[in-house]
Amino acid sequence: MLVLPPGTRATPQRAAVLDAIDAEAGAFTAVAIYDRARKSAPSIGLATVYRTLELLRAAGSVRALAGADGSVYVRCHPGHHHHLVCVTCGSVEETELCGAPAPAVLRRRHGFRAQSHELDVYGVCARCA
Amino acid sequence: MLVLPPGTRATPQRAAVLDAIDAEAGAFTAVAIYDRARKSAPSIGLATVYRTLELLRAAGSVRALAGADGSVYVRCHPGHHHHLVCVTCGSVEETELCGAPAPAVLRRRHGFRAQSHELDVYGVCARCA
DNA sequence: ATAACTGCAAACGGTTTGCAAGTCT
DNA sequence: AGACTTGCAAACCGTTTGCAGTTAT
Repeated sequence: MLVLPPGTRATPQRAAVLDAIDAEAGAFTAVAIYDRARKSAPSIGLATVYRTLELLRAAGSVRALAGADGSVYVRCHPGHHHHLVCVTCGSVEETELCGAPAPAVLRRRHGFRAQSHELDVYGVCARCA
Repeated sequence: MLVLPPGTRATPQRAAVLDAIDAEAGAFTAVAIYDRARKSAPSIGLATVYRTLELLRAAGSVRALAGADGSVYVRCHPGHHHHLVCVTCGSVEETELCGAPAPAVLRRRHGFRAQSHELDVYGVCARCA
């Protein structure tokens, strides 16, 4: 169950967006959320969907999928994780598996002070295989 | 030195784009290449820059940076590697270090058949630190 | 000769913004 | 009451495309 960040107001439109995201299986687009949210909030505008997505993104509940053209979003559960993107059905799974280069190694080898990283794996999910 | 993929024609405009990319330190935008290329090919159009970038991208010589909004490109040298993106100066370094989850583990743990992955590390480069 | 390539300008898709009206607290 | 939120429409930005003319091979 997705919730709004603290300090923001509860409105029917935002509730509709949260419900729509909850109803999505894996990756989704802003327009898909818009279409779904319109069923419970018929007058909602696309701009409100984007504004709510930005709210959730800032709170870490949602992320724009790296590698895509920026138009695909995924729900993010708390904690460090990466995404397994199915190239067949488009579903997205989270995995806690992560083997990104250790900061210490990057530091020694490249003098680079790592702060964060993004990792997405593309392949075929269990259901599609 | 960047080269055109085989089967494509050599034109002054494309040469200008290749030179412009060679002259870039790290990450760059299409417009940055456009501006630089115009010095040697003043009549070049932005569309030609995009068409040449697409040519190079298909050949694996260039990649759109994951995580960015799709408007930032980096040169890619052959072979498997990832990018170290400096959040201070925007420079991009390649590293052969890679610890993405092993396909066998993903298969066992998630039933997911991994094909490829993208990994970008964000932090502060040696020069900026 | 002819297929590939170019510049231009218009179209595109996703996203953001200004604003006046409406609504949560 | 007052700040926050909304819908609308227009603006925006990076990118792509159709087309008529040009050029590399």
